[in-house]
Amino acid sequence: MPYRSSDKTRQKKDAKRTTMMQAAVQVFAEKGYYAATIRDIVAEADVAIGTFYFYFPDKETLFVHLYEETADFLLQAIRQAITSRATLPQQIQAGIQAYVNIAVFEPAVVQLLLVGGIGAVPSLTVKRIEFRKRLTQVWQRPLDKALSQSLIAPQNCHRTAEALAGAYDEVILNLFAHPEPESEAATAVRDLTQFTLRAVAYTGN
Amino acid sequence: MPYRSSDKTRQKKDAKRTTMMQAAVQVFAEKGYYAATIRDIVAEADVAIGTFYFYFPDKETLFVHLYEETADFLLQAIRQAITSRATLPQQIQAGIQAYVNIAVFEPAVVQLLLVGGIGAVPSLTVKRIEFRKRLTQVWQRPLDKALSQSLIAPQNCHRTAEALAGAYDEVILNLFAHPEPESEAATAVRDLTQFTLRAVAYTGN
Amino acid sequence: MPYRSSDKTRQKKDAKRTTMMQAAVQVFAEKGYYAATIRDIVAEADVAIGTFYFYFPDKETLFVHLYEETADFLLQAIRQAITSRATLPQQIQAGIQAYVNIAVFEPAVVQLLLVGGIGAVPSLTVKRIEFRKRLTQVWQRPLDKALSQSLIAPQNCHRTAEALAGAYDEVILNLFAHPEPESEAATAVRDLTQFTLRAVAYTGN
Amino acid sequence: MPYRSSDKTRQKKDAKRTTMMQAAVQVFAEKGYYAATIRDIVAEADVAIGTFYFYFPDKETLFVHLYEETADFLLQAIRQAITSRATLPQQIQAGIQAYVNIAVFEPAVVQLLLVGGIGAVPSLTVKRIEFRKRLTQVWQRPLDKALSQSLIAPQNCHRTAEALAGAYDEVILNLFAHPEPESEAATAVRDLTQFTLRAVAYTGN
DNA sequence: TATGAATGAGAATTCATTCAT
DNA sequence: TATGAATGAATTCTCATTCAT
Repeated sequence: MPYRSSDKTRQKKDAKRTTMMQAAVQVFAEKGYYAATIRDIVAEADVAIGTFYFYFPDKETLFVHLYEETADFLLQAIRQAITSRATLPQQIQAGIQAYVNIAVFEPAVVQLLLVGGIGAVPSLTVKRIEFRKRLTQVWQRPLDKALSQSLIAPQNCHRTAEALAGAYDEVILNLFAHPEPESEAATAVRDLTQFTLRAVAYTGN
Repeated sequence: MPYRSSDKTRQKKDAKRTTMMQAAVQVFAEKGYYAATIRDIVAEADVAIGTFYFYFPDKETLFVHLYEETADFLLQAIRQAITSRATLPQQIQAGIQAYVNIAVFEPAVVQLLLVGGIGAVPSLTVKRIEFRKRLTQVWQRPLDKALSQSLIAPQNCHRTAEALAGAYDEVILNLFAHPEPESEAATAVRDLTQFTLRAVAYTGN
Repeated sequence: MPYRSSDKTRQKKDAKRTTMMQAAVQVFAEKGYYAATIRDIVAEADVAIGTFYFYFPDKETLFVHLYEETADFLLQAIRQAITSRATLPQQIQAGIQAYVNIAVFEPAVVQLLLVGGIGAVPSLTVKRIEFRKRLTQVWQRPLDKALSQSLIAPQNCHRTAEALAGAYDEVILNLFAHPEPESEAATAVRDLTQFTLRAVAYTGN
Repeated sequence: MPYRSSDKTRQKKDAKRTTMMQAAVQVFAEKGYYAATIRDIVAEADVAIGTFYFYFPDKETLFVHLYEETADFLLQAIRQAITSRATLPQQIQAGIQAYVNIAVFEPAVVQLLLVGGIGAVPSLTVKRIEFRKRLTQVWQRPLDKALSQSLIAPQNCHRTAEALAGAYDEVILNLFAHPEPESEAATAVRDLTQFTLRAVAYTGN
C-alpha cells in the first residue's frame, strides 16, 4: 500500500499553508500585487523562501487563488445575510451591513478585491469580471423576487443590481479615507439602505 | 546663425511632448502602471529611451501628471454637459451620456482613471481620493439645486452623489466586457438615467 | 530533514563573502571606484550579479566598508611594527618597513587607500579624513615619547607626524612607477628612515 | 586668400574658450571627474552643450588638458617664488608660502591636482607621474645647490625632495579640513619650513 | 518537508556624444 | 559659430524562481 500522509501530517501541512495564505493576503492588501514581494510574504509568515514554492507554484497563481477565495468569502457572507431576512428592506440592510462589517473588521478582504491587483495581473481580468457578475447576482436575487411580487417598480433588475454594487463599493472604499471609519460606517449603512429603496422604487405593499 | 529657439522649435517640441504623452496614456491604460515599461512607451512613441527622460523626469511623475490631466479632462466634460442643460433629468442624462461617450471613444481615459495604477503608485492614492471627491461634487451640484427647489426628496445629497458616482463607474466599466460596447452604451445611458431619477426620488413638480 | 544552518553552511557563506570582498578590492584598486562596475567585480569573483546583492547592500556601502577594513589593517600592521621595537630609530625603521612591505606584497591595499575613490565617493570624504588622522597618530606616538625624553628637538609633534605621513605616502606611491619596486623598496626604507631622524632632529642621547 | 579669422574674432573665441575652461576647473574640482557632467560644466559657463563640443573634443581630453595647464601654473608659481630668493631658508619658506597661497585662494587648483581624478582617468596616470616628478624637481633644485655648498648634510637630495613634496601636500590638503584654513595657513608655513630645514639638516654656515 | 544561497533576466535611469538647424 | 533635441550604450539594482542540502 502506497505511502499516505497521516491525518496529523495533513492537518499540520494545511495549517501552515493557511498561515502562509493569510500572510499573503495581508501583504498583497497592504502593498498591492507588484510591490508585494515573495520575501515580504515569507517574512510575514515567518518561513523560508523555499517553503513558499513548496506550497504554491508561483506568485501570480497564488494571487489569483487568493482573489477567488476572498471573493467567495465575501459573496457568501453577503448572500447569507440576505437570505436570513424576510422583507426586502431587511434584506438590503442586512446585506449592506454584512459588507460594511467585513470592510471594517477585515479591511484586507476589501483591499484585495477592490484595489489589490486590478490593472496589474492579466489573468485576473476574467476573474474580476466573474466576481462582479456574481456580486451583481447576489444583489439582484432579492430584487427579482420583489419585482415578481410587485413590491418595486418595473425595471431592469440586472442593471439596477449592477449599479447598486458599484454604489456600495464606492461608499465603502471611501470609508477608509475617513478619519473614523467605524463611526461613519453606521451612517453609511443607513444612507445606502435608503438610497437603495428609493433606487428600486420600493413601495412596500 | 545662432539657431532660432522660440519659434518653430518650441512648437515642435511641444508637439512631440504631446505625442509622447498620448503614447504613454495608451500604454499605461493597456498594461497598468507597473507592467508598462519605459521601453513600451518609447516604442509606442517611436523614440529612443533617452528622449523619454529629456521630456519627463521619471515614470512615476509622468503617470501622476497624466492621471491629473485625464481626471481634469473627464470632470470638465461631464460638468460641461450638465451645466448646459436646464432640468434635472436632462442634466443627469447629459452627464451620463458624456461619461459614456468618453468611455466608448476614449477608453484609455477610463482605463487610466478607474483601473490604471490604483493600488500601484503610492503618490497616487491622494490624487485618487481627490478625483473621487471632485467627481462626487460634479454629480452632487444638480442634486443640491433640485433639492432646494423640492424637486427631489429630502436626502443627504453628498452620500447620494457618492453612490451614484460608484454606480456609473461600475456600469461603464462593465461595458468593456460586453462584445459590442457601443450598442450596449445607449441602453446603459437610459437605464442609468432612470436609476438615478428613482434613486433621488425625483418628483418633477 | 530541516537543513543544517549554523554549521558548514555558515562557514561556507563567510568564506564566499570573503572571496567576494577580495575580488572587489582587486577591482576597485585596479580601476577606481567609478570605473569598477558590479559586473567587473562579480566576474572577478566568478558569481552572478544577484549574488553580489545577496552579500552586500550596494556598491558604495561595500566600498566604504572595504576602505575602513583596509585602513584598519594597514594601521594595525604599522602600529604593531612600531610598538614591538624599543628605540626611536628602530621604531621608525620598522614602521616604514611594515608600510613598504604591504605596498609591495599587497599593492591593492595601498591603491585602495591612497588612490581608490578619493574624490569619487562623497561618504568617503569623512572616512578619509579619519584615516589620515589615525595614520598621523600612529607616527606621532613614538615622537611624543621621544620628545618627553628629550631625544628629539622641541617641535610640534603633530605637525611633524602629519608631514611624515605625507612623505611616506609619496615615496611609496612612487615605488609603483619604478620598473623594479622590490629592489627599490630597500633603498626607500633606508632613505626614509634617515629623512625622518633628521626631520625630528634625533640626537640619540 | 583663404579666410582668416580676424584678431577680434580670435580673441573673442579665446575668451569664450577660457571662460569654459575656468568653469570646467571649478566643476571638476568640486565634484571630481566622474560626478562632473558636461551639463554641469556648460551650466556653469552658461553655454549650450553643443558649444562645449565645438571647443573641446571630449570630456577626458579636456580634463587631461586642464590637469596639465593647472600643473604648469602651480609649478611655475612655486619655482618663481623659490628663484627670487637667495638663501635656502628663504627659498623654502617662499616656495611653501606660494603653494599655501594657491591652496587658500585658488582651492580648485589643488583639488584638481591632488584629488580630482586621481584613480579615475586612465590616461591621467602618466600625467600624474610626470607632475610629481616635476614637483619633486622644483623642490630638489635648491637642495642640490645647498648641498654643493655644504650648507646641508650629505644626502640623496632626490629622495629628500620627493618626501618633502609629499609632506607639503599632506599638510596643505589637511588645511581644507580645518574650520579656518586661512588662520591655520600661517602656522602651517612656519611649521613646514622648520620641518624642512631639519629634514635637510641645514647648518647655515 | 524545509531551507536559503545562488541565479540572471529585466527594469529604471544617466550621460557623453552627435547633428540638423 | 551656437544651439539643444535626440540617441542608446551602459550602469545599478530588484526580485521571482531554482535547487542542492
